Amino acid sequence: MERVSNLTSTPRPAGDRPPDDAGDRERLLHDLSALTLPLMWSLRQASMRALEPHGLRPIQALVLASIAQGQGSPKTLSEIVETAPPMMSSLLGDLEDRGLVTRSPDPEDRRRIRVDATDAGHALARAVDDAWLDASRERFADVSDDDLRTLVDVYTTLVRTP
Amino acid sequence: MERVSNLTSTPRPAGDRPPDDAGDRERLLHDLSALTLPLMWSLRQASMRALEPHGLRPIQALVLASIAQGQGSPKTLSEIVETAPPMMSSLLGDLEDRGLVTRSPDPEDRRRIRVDATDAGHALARAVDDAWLDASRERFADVSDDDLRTLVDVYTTLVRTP
DNA sequence: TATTGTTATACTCTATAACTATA
DNA sequence: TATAGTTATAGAGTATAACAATA
Repeated sequence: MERVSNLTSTPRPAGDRPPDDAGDRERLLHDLSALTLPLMWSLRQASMRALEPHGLRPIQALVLASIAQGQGSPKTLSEIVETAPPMMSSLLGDLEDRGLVTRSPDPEDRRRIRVDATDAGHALARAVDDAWLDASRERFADVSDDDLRTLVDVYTTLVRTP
Repeated sequence: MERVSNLTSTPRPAGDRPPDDAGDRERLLHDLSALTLPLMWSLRQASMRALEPHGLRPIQALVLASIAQGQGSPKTLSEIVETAPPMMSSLLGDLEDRGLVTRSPDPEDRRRIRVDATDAGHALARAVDDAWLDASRERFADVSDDDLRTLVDVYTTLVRTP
């Protein structure tokens, strides 16, 4: 269970030109950089597999989760997932058609739309959370508690400052 | 520079129902799970931004990198990026049209195709590596060396065993 | 005039099935 | 017959521009 913890040796990441004369940190960044794209892709594939039984794609799951947590308008949501407003409109239309969210005009500023999760939407968001947690449990089975904590700490700063 | 290192406090990840009665590891997994999907998405967006000047999408960059490292046939490549053979065929066609790779039948088994990177392909792969390394340098600016090493160690095991 | 959101359009990506060629 | 790869087709996802409504 502690297999990958606290190694000080340098693992060979992707097999291309190691910068021999670079500093320690620069070497780490190089290795990390080479691993990040494959990791992103494998995470994407894994998430699509985990979400498919629930009929959601990654971006839909992200949007639904944000709505379930109370994040409101289409504009806010499109900024969160870094996508253009028209796509958010179509995403929300899909979620609304499936009875997962509602759209209603904001009384204070009637240009603005309030988006809320329905009971079914909250239930699906929870189900997706559980499914993804199961996948994570399996994925990180060989990672030590200390390393998990480091990942949580680093990720927290990364998603906060994109 | 050591800002996010070795915290033992529990950061609040996404703001949904913390499992108070769960074990320590289970709580870590929950937090990590809640962060992983947003992280994947933000990595995807960042990679698209970094690759766009080079006219590549993430999957194209992954395939080109694999080819530049000597990974050979369409079948192998489609397994690496977890995609169906027809899509790899179309991807390789695009890369070939742009003069980045060549396709030639394998003399030993003429059903099999050898895919190789051209000089331009190798050059572009290097340029992409550099661009992505720059992005990583910025992204991880606030992460300590120790934490970087942990990330490299964990990622290495994760991409090896999907 | 500026902002929020939607509709319209075209383009790209991806998956499935049918087909060709070699073993 | 089984395998490697391509072509064909259809469907889903995404981006850009034009539009409608409110402030």
